Amino acid sequence: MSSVRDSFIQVLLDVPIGERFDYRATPEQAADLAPGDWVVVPWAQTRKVGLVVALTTTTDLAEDRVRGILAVLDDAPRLPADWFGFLGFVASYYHRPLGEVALPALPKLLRSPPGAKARGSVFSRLRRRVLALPGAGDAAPGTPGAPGGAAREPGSPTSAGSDAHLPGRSPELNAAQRGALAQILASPGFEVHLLHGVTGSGKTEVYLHWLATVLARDAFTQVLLMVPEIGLTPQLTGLLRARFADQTIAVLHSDLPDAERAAHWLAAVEGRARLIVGTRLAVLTPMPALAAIVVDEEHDGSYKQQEGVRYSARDMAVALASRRGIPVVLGSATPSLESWLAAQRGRYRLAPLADRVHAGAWPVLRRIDPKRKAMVHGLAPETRQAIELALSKGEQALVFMNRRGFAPVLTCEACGWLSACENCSTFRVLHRQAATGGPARYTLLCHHCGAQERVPRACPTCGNIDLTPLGRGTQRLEDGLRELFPGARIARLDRDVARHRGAAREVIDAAHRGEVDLLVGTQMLAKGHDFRNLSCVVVVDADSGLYSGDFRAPERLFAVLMQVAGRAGRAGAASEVVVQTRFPLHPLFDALARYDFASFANAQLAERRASALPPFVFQALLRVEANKLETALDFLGRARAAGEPLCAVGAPSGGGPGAPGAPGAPAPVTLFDPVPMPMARLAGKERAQLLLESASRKALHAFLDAWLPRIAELKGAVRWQIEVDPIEI
DNA sequence: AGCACGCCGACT
DNA sequence: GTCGGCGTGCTC
Repeated sequence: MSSVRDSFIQVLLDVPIGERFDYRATPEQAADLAPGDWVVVPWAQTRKVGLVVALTTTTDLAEDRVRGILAVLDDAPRLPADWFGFLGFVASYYHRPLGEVALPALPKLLRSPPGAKARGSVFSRLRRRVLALPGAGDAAPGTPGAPGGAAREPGSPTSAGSDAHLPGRSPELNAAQRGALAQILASPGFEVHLLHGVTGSGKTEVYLHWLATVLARDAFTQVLLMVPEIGLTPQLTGLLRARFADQTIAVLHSDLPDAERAAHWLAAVEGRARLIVGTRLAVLTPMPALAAIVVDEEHDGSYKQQEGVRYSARDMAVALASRRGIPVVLGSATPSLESWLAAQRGRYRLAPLADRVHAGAWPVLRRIDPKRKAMVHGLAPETRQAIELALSKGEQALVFMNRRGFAPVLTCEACGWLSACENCSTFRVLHRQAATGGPARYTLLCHHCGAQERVPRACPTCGNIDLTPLGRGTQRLEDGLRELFPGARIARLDRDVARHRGAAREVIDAAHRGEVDLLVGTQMLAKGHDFRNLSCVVVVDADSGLYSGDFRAPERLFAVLMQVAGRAGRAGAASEVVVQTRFPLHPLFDALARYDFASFANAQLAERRASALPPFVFQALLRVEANKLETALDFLGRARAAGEPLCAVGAPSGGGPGAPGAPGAPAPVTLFDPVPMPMARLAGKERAQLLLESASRKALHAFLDAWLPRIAELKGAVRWQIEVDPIEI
């Protein structure tokens, strides 16, 4: 095909087609190039940054279709072969082209082709940057950041936001913590430790001691600390800054300004940063001297990427540790059932931390079955009394509701009109705009596609002027609380509040200073803040997690209830958690009342096993998006037909979840019927999906390997993608 | 995924 | 008579 003297390079690009793309290199270019180098290449009408994975002297392409590279980014770090090895695993596990995994793992700033003026100097400028750590005193989460130059010396002493544990030298460990640490330190190589301990049991201390020990071994070793979100836990960065004052710390998360993120990333890649702390994307960063990984709150849903390559950063952290032959610690008060089962089977090692270190007893759990007519503003009489009691003692209360906005839907009682979203199969939520001065303004907002409209003056179908908000969100709840407790200082925290820069921190800090009596809000309030004077936590509506169509809903409910309960009683005084539920006898609450995760988890696992659900089976989802639902379903139908002959031993596809494979057949794969997605219409597109299942992970992946190329051959005006290990179905 | 090319409705 | 809708096809 080509003569011997030609030089070609194989390049990874961020495109959803093909694996590698061949380009021509001049002999001079080729002499200096090696796998791991960065190049700029022409792509159709445009230019892209690509990564070199191989140099060859031949190409399968017709010579006249091979184009030359435009530039070599010779100042860029040459990415190591074992990083490509790991990303190759990620790509094959999620059945995506390597380039589609590798390029999004680079910071955006470095992924876009450099303009003519900036050529070559980008990397050296980034290398000179001082790495700033977000933390107490800095701008709020999501803020485009302190001005680039105002970087703070790593390790400079600044007071952390919370006074709960003053950063500084490490406190002594108790017996349980020492036992856990000893277990982790005894790992000679790869091993997964599941550090199970309730809020306040001192997991963080175990992590920090371990990471400090590993870092002390030599001057090169790197360690990775993964957290669900950095924005809301400035205490953590403050603590790290104080504890690892003599180490360079890289912080990696998507809210950082582009240049800052690139500078931190580069420090991690080049080994200058020893401690890397980051969100899920950190696991895809090349870290040449990595020796230890911690995944904090390993059950947290934000470790799952929900667009592009839908990877689980927790699972990939385990895979990375395995490839590197290093230990990994997964920590949680409420581990995922996947991890819990692995620990029970001995694949992971459990390291239990039994007691709360700082605080006294757990809050007492009360279950209130709300009788409709006694409810005022969504609160039962007992609930109102509980709040009143806390306030009268000068203590704080927290009211938790998982629905933001004023009311979930607006309706016309005359004709039954509902505020449906025109792009999505859902309702637009009535929101009150933050009133600055004038009268409150209301809008209808779709929580799925973001579309927003003014509230119609009259019903669009019948002209009735009287439109009624139906149900209750945090804004309306806040109104109700102000009416019920006129003397209390009330603050709300949810995504709408947090959107304004600094606002979330302000609420949290005010609560810490004791300037708030009553906090209202969503999940956001559950994460990591210790309010020392908090003695009453109210969960307004727990029922959506009990009997939802999603088999993982109880698992999530238990985790969030455990977490909110952990907010109360940390000062050691008597406290209570009030849960309003129409199912007070549900066994989930029995386990919760004892704060007994193990018995909850074991009961859940028994149910999952009985109904053949994960983690006892492995799943994948084929998702299709089209302009018409019919088109999407038709495509799935043809995909399924193409897959049926590939299933092991004529496993009868279709049927319900119980549909068994042929008896004795080796690990068949079951293909279910194509169905519209729960949110069938989203942002103007119709979506449908097809579930695949197998008791064998290996069989599932082998099937996908054979099946996906056939799907690619199918015609149809659709967009499709496969998702491995989906968490929402 | 972008992005261009290519045939059919409502506007200056 | 044009602007522009998105179906279809291509990118080393």
